Amino acid sequence: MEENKVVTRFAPSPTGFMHVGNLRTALYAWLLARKNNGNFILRIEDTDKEREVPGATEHILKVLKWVGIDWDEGPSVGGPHSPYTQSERLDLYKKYALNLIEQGLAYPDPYTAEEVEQFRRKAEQEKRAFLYREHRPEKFEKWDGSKPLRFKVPEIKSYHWHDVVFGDLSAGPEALDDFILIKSDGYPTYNFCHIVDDIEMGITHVVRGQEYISSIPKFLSLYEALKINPPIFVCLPHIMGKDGNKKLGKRDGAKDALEYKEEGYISSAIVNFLSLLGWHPKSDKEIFTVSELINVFDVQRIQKSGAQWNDDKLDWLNKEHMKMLTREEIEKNILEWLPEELQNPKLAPIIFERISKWGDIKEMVEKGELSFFAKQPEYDRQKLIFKNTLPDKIIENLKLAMNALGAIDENNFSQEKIKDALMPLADRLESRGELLHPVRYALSGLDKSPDPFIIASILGKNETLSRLQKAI
RNA sequence: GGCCCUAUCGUCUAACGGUUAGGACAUCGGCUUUUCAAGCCGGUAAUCCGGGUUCGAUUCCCGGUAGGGUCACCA
Repeated sequence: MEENKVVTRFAPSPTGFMHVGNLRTALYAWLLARKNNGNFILRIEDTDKEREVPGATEHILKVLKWVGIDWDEGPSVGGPHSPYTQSERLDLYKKYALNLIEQGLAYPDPYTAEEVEQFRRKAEQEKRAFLYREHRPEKFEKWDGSKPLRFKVPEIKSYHWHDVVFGDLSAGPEALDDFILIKSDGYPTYNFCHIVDDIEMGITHVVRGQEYISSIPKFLSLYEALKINPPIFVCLPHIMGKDGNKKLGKRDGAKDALEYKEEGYISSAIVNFLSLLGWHPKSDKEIFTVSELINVFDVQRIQKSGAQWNDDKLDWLNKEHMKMLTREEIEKNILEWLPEELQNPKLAPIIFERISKWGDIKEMVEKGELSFFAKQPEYDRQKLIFKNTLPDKIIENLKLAMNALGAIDENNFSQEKIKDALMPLADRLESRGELLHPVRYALSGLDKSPDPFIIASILGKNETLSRLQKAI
């Protein structure tokens, strides 16, 4: 491997579905790697066997594939640091643990879980932060694997370090503690094994959420014990929920990333939106394709404060990405979301104007906003009347419209021709609505609908005349 | 409670000591118009508070306030 090559990773736990917060972390790590022609590694951190959810790993891979985040090393592609699933790397962690024991920097926890819990409660009562090391045994027993193995903090001191996003950070000795390296079930803790793996895999930039900032002194003390230089830290601000100022988590309604797929969002729009949630390019440009994003992405411009999720902006961005599709692609997508009886490509333009994501089509269909294209609508005859126009006048206008439309060649019944036929008639009236409204309503049966010209052109000459006749 | 982080329009953000504090979403108004949608044009709207430093602070420092994170045999 070349010197100085950027290597980042995304290291999710298969403990549930992957939500958009996780996805943004993955995205930033990936953008950082791609921007620098580096490597992006996917690593599955499945050391919590209690909380592991079957199928979660597959789900994570599916989300990443959907948005186009590819990995150079990891599950299903392999790589020089194989395997990429932590439960298959237990020997490695043990090797590191033994090394620490030899140095006198790791020891078995002699207390029962209940005893430790008591220490914790006492600290809480005294309104102090709980520190296990205050109860550290004077003499270390030999570790036989039945007890948790703890790290002995080599030196209780303050730490100062640099974070790419948050700048210079520091924490006092209270942040340091004898954390658990290996649990009594034999699996390592995150605090331990992520560091081992990051070292082994040559990770240069660790990108993760800012909730880890308070743990970094612990990591630093472990790096010191291991005599390894820590990587570059890149902590990301939280994504906040839409209603409160709470960190966006599963409990506060953070959605499964795949739900956005099901709702008909375009993956590049999700990527674009997520990229802007806590990061901003130098220019005022906001609409980016994924490859443009790789070009302009810059970790230095990541925000410090948390950003609130905003569905309106996501929808707007999604629409902008939809507009980048070709006419054929748009038509194809729309037809996919349309039921059998509405499979008509001519509907595409009027639908496209009215949606910001494909899933909106489903809503339009459910609300009956399109059903008049499939069958003659039932409607309230009173509503044919435009404002205070007399009913006789309406009938007369409808007849005029019928005559004008009847004169158009059936094979040439286009929107333009229809407009050319009706507009001169409408212009002669006091208000165009006296003619256009009853025509539109006769064709659609809806208070709100597309204009009568396009409706008529889609319905065709025969159906149009028949509906006008019925109205009369 | 200890420790840590953050603070510009409702929201996402620009500004890296000197700007009429800019852009985007949302909102409001106008144009267009037969209704809706789309489109175009325009408006309202922000530097949390108090001290310093400075000729000059959104910007630097200190204090307050508010919000967030963390204090697991979870990651």
